[in-house]
Order: sequence, then C-alpha cells, then structure tokens
Amino acid sequence: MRFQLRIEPLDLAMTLGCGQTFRWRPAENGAWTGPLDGQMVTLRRSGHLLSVEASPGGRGVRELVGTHLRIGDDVRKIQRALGEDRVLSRGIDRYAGLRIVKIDEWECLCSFALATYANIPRISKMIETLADRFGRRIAGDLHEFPSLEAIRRAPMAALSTCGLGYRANYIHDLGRQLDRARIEELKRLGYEELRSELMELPGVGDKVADCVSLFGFGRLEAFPIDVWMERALKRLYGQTGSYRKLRAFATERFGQYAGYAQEYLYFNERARARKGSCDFSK
DNA sequence: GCCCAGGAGTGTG
DNA sequence: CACACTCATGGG
Repeated sequence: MRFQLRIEPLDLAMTLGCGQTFRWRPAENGAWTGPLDGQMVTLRRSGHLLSVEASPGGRGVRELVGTHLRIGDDVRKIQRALGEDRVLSRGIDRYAGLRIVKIDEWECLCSFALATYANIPRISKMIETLADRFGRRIAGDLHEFPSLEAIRRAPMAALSTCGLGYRANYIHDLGRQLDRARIEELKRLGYEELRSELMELPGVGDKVADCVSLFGFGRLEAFPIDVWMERALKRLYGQTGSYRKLRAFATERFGQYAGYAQEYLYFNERARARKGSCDFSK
C-alpha cells in the first residue's frame, strides 16, 4: 500500500538517523526504511508531503507513522517558543525539520539500556542482532524488535552471545522485572514520578530514564544529558556539574519543550565535532 | 594499538 | 551530596 501524509516540517535524516531511534536505514533517493509495529515501512519526501509505502494489506500504517513522527507536534510553535533563548535563536532554524520521535516503550527502554557507553553504530548493531535472534521476521532479513515475552523466554546464555557485553544482564533483568501491566501503569504517571520509577529498573540511570521518558513515553519536558550535552552546556551556557544540577538548569531554561531544545543542542554539538561548522555560536 | 562511546552500579569520603 | 572505580567491546 502507498499513500501520502502531510507532516511539516520534517527532515528524515535528522529525525531518523541521529540517535533517537536505531532501526531506520537510508535507502535510495533520500528514502528511509524500517520496521514499524511489525511492518516494513518506507518513507520518502515528495514536495511538501511525506510518501509512505508499506506491505500490502498493512493495517493502520497511517496512524503508526503519524504517531511515530509525532504528527501532532506543532514544531514551528515549539521553535518560536525556544527561539526566545538567546543561544538557541542563533541557529535553531537550521534544524527546523528535526522532530522528536515516539518509540514503543519496551523497545525504547531496551534500546537505551543498550546505549550505555556505546556509540550509535554499535547500538544499532546490538539491536539488530537482538532482533535477528529473538524478533519475529517481517520480510527478508528484517525482524521486529523482540517482544517483552520473547526476551523473558530467552535464556541468559543466549543473550550473552549477542555482543552486548555487560548490557546483556540489563536486558535479561528488564525482562524479569517488567510485564505489560507494569508498562501500562508507567504510562499514566507524571514525568517526575515516571522518571524515578524507571530509575528503579536495571540499566536505567539518570540519562537512560530521561531518554525513555522523552522518546518512549513522550514526555517533552525530559532533557537527557550525555557526554555531548555536557559539552554543549559548558560551551554555550557555561554550565558544569552533576546531572542533577545540569538538569535543573535545563528545566528552568527550556521548560515544557526541553526535549526539543536538547535535540537541537545535541545535533548541533555532534555536527560541530564532525565538520567544524554548523554552530549556534557563529 | 589507541581513543572513545546518547552510562550504570557500587563503594567511599 | 560528590567523586572514583569497574564493567565489556566494537567503531573510528
């Protein structure tokens, strides 16, 4: 099936290829392809529309794509609000098409537990291996992210041979400690309470809790701080110190859209390191 | 070979 | 509270 969707602004490479989500791959002519709730989906820009392709008989794809790309976010309005910040206002429009994504809660939790002390290519590879071994096959060699139930069935010995390192224990223990009902409970919590509950889980500290709050549970006020963000906060705002302190600064400064501010700063800091250009300070 | 990575867990001062 | 150390390993 094939249809078009109006969703603007949207830059697929920025949104799907830079560390929010790990399973989309660039295809031909600027298209991106990846699994979405058990279906293989291909996205491509055509003018001001988004062209969507999915397997024949694919059900609810329009809603799946809309949800994943947070079609309800008024990104222009968010940018105007954040643009009142003197630092962000200098370069925020370069990232107009960068959207926050919405990922399945369980997949997001596992993905960012795996993301501890690893780089993005490696995170993608770990997730791909897990999917190949424990996820339902979709088409070709593309597999779904393993369900909670599949991970619960997986022996520790099997998880240990997926190249996850010490993170294999996190995944195994997450399976032990979670079930569908618990995830549903978590969805109903406010951000601060959600965050502290997530931090009770194995492999979930400050940073992973904020990533999962933001990308998995859709809490736009969350502001994940990794090594790139520490650099950005120090360089652009002169802020240093503990996670608690930096997070308090971000909450005070960026408020309800802190998650978007974080993505702009994160993207900018990484782009700057790669190319030496593209910088809010210029 | 070296450096680093979307850190967490644990122990200590 | 803040630090210090360890954890296991592939990508650049």
